[in-house]
Amino acid sequence: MESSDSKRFFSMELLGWYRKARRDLPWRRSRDPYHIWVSEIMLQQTRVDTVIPYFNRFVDRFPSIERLAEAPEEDVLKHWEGLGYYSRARNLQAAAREVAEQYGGVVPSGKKEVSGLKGVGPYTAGAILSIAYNQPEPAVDGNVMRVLSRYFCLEDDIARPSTRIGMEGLAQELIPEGEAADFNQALMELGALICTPKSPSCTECPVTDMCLARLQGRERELPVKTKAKKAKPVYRFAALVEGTGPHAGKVLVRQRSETGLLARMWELPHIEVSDADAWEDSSMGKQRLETALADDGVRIQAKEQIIGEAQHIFTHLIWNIRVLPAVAAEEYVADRTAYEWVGPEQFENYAWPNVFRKLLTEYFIRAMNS
DNA sequence: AACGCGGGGAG
DNA sequence: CTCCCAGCGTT
Repeated sequence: MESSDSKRFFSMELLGWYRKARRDLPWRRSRDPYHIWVSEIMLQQTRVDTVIPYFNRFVDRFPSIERLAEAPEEDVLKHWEGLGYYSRARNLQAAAREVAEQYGGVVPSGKKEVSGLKGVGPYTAGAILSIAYNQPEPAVDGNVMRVLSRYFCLEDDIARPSTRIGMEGLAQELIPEGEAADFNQALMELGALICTPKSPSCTECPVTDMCLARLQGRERELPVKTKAKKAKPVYRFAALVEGTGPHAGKVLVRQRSETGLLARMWELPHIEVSDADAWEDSSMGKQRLETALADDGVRIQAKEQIIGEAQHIFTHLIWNIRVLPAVAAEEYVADRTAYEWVGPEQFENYAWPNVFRKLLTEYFIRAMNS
């Protein structure tokens, strides 16, 4: 069998399958390039089911590029809360401002222009150009690499950038004339619904008859991907500083730095200790917390008692956090803008990483019941 | 090329 | 537990 026949079969069968099997997703209800763009950013490393409610809230609150461009950055971040990879939100708004100023508020349809937008890489550029503008550009993500690896029995390591480059060439060849939008989505839809990572549903697959991996019984061995290394545990103490007087019923929180991990999100003030042994010593935690906050101009008195514990898991890091109670000293000042008092009424106005949302919610509920 | 960056669902 | 998801930016 000629390879070109195999390719034609793949493209035609896949497209036919997609016309019937495509899911009704919010961003498929129009070809509004802005909606396509927002959805593609949200879908980076994030499942469809997770994205749907975020997408609906986001386009409801920011219905146009202009409205997104003019919104307060805090507001954008708030609508991203819980979705992860927060630089996506910051980059999306920066890019929206660029589109508003440079391109008259219209998502550009040129490859160079789209690729130049912040947060838009090779995959997202291809997705926007093909889905919104039906241009024959490949959009190669994890789904596509898995599908192509299996169908063509390709053993290249998909963790390597060079493999993605090669797949882009192949994926572009496969696009039927004038069908870029549906075909690219069909490829990803197959990867998401049928050609899944662990146990592909080959009996329901429209291209199973010519899938080389399937014919060799090797579909579960592909794609080849080198492993990432294990996440490293770190240990931290957080202070739950209860306010008094004008701050009664409130808790002291602070905003994280402009860049890096969880940029600009809010947290309980906390410090990192050297290892698991140090984490067992809450009297040291108390001392370290008081000293560290004093360095920030915040005078507090902590206790050794542990009133909360939580874990936050990142790809590369695991935070283990123990919470110690504290009160602000008489001469508490802290004119640092990073620190604020927050009560249950203001809680939802701040963007929290899940771990601090959990700890604070627990605290406020306990406080309310006592 | 390697690493940092979140959170959640599936097996 | 592990894997991995409609990846990108930085170094």
